[in-house]
Amino acid sequence: MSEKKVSAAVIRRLPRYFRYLGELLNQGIDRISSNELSERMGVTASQIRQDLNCFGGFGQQGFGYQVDFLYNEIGNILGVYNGYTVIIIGAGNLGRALANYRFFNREGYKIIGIFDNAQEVVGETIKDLTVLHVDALEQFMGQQQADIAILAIPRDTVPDIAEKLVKYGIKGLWNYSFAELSFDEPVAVENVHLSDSLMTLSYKVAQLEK
Amino acid sequence: MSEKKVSAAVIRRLPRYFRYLGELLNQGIDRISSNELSERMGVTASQIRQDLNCFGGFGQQGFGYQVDFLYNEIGNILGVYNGYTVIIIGAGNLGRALANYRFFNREGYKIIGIFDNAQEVVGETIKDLTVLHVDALEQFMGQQQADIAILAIPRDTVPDIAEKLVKYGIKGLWNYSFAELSFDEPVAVENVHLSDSLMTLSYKVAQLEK
DNA sequence: TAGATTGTTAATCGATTAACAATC
DNA sequence: TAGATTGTTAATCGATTAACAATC
Repeated sequence: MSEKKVSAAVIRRLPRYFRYLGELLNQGIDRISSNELSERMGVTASQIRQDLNCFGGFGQQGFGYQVDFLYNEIGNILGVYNGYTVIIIGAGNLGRALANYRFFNREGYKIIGIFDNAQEVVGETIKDLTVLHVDALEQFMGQQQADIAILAIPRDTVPDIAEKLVKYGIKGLWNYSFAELSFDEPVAVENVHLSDSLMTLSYKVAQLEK
Repeated sequence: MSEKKVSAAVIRRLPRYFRYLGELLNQGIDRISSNELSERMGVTASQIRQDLNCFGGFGQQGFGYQVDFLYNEIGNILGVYNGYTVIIIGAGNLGRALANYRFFNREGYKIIGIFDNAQEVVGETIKDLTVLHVDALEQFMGQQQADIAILAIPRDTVPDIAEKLVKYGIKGLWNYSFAELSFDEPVAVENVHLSDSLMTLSYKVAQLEK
């Protein structure tokens, strides 16, 4: 295994390549050079070749890259085809929005459960799934293998639930709350701070006005 | 003006400082050294001092930083107190979730309009706001100054609407779609690619299994 | 084969970290 | 004043870009 420890910067660019290649596929383009892709994406061809070669030689000299092949390879690297199962913790507005997020179905992610702690929400049906009480999590996790949990609950409720999920064997946490998470166990965590993104935008807007 | 062109890496860290300082305020801590903050945040004290000094000397030698003062300064830099007005384009699940996102009210952002193109949604009330038809955007923008527009609509509808919004004088676009935006006019754009975040998580999960 | 474009090494650039003089 | 900690310069590290030999 040529595990050279790929930098986070490279990893974060992979989904973008994946998107652009998917787009090319839709357009019926079956072959592309790093140079043409670089023009479309607004990055350097050098960076594209460097990035890809962290994982292997996916191109052919003198020819370029086969779009469908490269698309699939990047999808594999990202684990898009691993059929990861997803549960949503929190059936509020955000949880519902994510439950209906089409990306999950378009790619290989499958939502298999939605949980909430409010009695008036438990029993409701969202996207063919009956909302369960969070207290049912342990039992649920004993019966089904959920790989990823989306944390769409208020900050103060997160640490407790997150710890339980890890205990029950969750592999990844997609955290939409402000809570900072860290565990002794090997768990993948990805934080989505929408407010950070908004404030970054806000900064850019403020800059325009100067 | 000491406009030294602050790097994007620094800008993206500011919201995180802002969050941590807000937390310290809540805890009643009124003074902190770069060293202690670095331990809490898991970054180097050097980086904190370097970052802050891109904007000015906010500390006191031998003493540290006054938490409330620094919090406010960073808020100012980020434009959090500029009272930016926000409109939401798209009253689907995501638009509704964002309409109810408490961060807006907690900080100085004010949602003043929600728009959709579906007749069955227009007229509905979300968060005290009546959903308007997107065709009413021009008139609306003629009467009120909306600073930021949230694009929570399908990709193919984005370019057209975005162009109009820019024409009507929008200053910032918070783009949740896959559409890639670019304009001749000076407009701030911040893209939120939730799917990129999910795939990054997916990659990390896949790594655990090796 | 000649032309094109990759894979990869080397050069550059920028960002992070370390060190320390300034100063509260 | 002495001690502490900043602001800032210098050193290091890593990431990006450029160049080119390998090869399809």
